[in-house]
Amino acid sequence: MDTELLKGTLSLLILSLLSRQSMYGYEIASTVHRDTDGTFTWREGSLYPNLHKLEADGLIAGAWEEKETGRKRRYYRITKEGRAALKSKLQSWSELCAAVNRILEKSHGQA
Amino acid sequence: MDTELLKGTLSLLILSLLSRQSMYGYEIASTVHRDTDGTFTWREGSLYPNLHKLEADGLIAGAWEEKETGRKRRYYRITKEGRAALKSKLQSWSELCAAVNRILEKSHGQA
DNA sequence: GATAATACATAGGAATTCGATGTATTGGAT
DNA sequence: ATCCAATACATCGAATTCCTATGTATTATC
Repeated sequence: MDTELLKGTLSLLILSLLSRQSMYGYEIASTVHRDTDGTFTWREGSLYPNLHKLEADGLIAGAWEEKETGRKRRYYRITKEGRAALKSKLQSWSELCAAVNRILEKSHGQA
Repeated sequence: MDTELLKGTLSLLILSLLSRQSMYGYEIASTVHRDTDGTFTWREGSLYPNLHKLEADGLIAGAWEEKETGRKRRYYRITKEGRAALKSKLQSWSELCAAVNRILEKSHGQA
């Protein structure tokens, strides 16, 4: 399996969020923070380099947009390659969960 | 939450296995490999340094045992501190799963 | 007797994430 | 009107984790 996933929930969640709608960096971070009740609190030092890497890999595409207010944001959308990568990462994630839980269940009574 | 867990399923699973019975390194690796149908294939370069670290942190304790055959193995048992750490890691793991799945469900139909 | 499997170990490197720091704009409070 | 918090982007260096490669030695199998 893709061992990258052992650490890489960040890419998985970014791709998952963008598969629904385009978002900009700060929005992604605050959405994840809110929706997980603070379980995930990505710092800028984690988020932006990861976005740049995903873009360099062609999984997402960014474009600057200037609102009427003057605030500039970089909106990201998922690419075709990104959707394929997401599908594969979803598969890896569920395999990882299943494997871990299988071990845990054998040792304890719970999942 | 303990962000270490994003990557650290290794320590979690080692502690979980040892909470049932004492085991030696090679046995841990092959057990996990077998029980997860090959999803996890830890290499020596991952396993042994991790065992050493867990021992240095006082979460497990190792002792050499020489079988009648002459083969020497280092058996590890979980310590009291190890059990406390395991409890905390189990909690973190279930939080992580819940948080990830909550995001995934919002974006797709599945978990 | 040779080879594969068992059983341990470490060194070096690749990849990921965090902490710290920096710049600039916008909105609200005093 | 001015200050401060929040927004919005960015990068550098450090810490951590894990893998590849390599090494040693013993036991079992052919």
